[in-house]
Amino acid sequence: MLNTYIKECLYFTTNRLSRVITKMAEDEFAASGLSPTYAYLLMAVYEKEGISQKELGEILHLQPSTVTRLIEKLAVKGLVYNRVEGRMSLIYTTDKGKALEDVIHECWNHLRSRYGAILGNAEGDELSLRLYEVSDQLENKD
Amino acid sequence: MLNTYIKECLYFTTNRLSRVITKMAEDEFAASGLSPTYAYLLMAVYEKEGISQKELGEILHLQPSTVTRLIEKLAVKGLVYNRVEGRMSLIYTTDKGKALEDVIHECWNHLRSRYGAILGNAEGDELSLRLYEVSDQLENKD
DNA sequence: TTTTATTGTTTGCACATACAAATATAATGG
DNA sequence: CCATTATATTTGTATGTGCAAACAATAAAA
Repeated sequence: MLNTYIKECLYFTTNRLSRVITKMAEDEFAASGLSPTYAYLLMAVYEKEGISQKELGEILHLQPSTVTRLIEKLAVKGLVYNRVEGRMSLIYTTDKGKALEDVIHECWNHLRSRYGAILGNAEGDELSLRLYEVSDQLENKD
Repeated sequence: MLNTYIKECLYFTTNRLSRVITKMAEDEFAASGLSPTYAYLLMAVYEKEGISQKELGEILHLQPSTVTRLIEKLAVKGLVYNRVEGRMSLIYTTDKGKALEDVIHECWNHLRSRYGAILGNAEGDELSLRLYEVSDQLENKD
C-alpha cells in the first residue's frame, strides 16, 4: 500500500509537517510583517549585535548564500545593516529593527502556544527537541 | 538564549530536519534520475493507473497547482501521460515510466535503511508515523 | 432550460532555499 | 616577502512549492 510507503518515510512525513507548520508560523508571524525565518534571523541579531553571517548560518542551519539573501532583504526593509570587517560582514539591527523585538517575541509565543494547544505543551516542546537531535544525528553520523 | 528559542520551536526544528532528510533522499533517489517527490508521485500512479490529480494531491498532501507542475515534468520526461476525462485529468504511466518501478522501490529501501541505521529502524518508522499524525492534528484541529 | 454554484485543473507570479562558481580577504609556508 | 591555501561572502542559476485568479466542465436551482 502506498499509504504505508508514505507514512513510513521520514522524508515524506517531515516535509509534509514542514508545510503544515510553516503555514501556521507564517500566519502567526504575519503580525510582525515578516516571514518566520526572517524573524528568527532578527532574533539571532538581537542576541548578538555584530554577529557574522557565518555564525548566523550555523545557528539557523542555513547555507551562506541563503543568509546573504535574507540579510539583503532585511536591509532593504531597513531592519538591519552590515559593516564589512575584513572578509566578514557583521550584522547589526537598526532602530527600526529593534522596535520589532517585542512583537516578534509575541509572535513566537503565539505560535508555540497555538500548536501547544493541539499537541500538548510538553509534547510540542519534546517533539521539537527530538527533531533537533535527529537532525544532528543524521547530519553528523553520515 | 536563542538556542532555546530555536530548539523549542517546532517550525524551526521541522524545517531543519526537512532540509537534512531531503538532501539524504535526493542523494538516494539520484539512482532513479528523479527527485524524491517525483518518485513518490510515480509510486502513487503505479498503485492506481488512471488516478486523478486531485487524488494525487490528497495522497501526497500537495496543492493542485503543484501536482500539475510535477506531472508536467514527468510527462516531459516521458514517464507519464494524462488522459482528460471531463474536467479531470487522469494519469497513467508509460512503458518508460513502468520500467522505473523496481529502481524506485530500491531507492526507497535504501533511504529507509540509511536513516534506519542511524536512528534505529524501529525508531525511524515510529518517528515517521508520529510526524504523520502530528501533521493531521495540526491541519485539522485548527 | 437557462442561470448559478461547485469542482478540478491550469496559469501567472512569488518566495525560500540550495549548489557551484566567482570574488575578496586573510593566513601560512617557502 | 611572495605564492599558495584557506575562509567568508556574493552572484548566477535552478528547483520545489504555494497562493490567487482564470478557466473549463459538471451539477443544482430557478
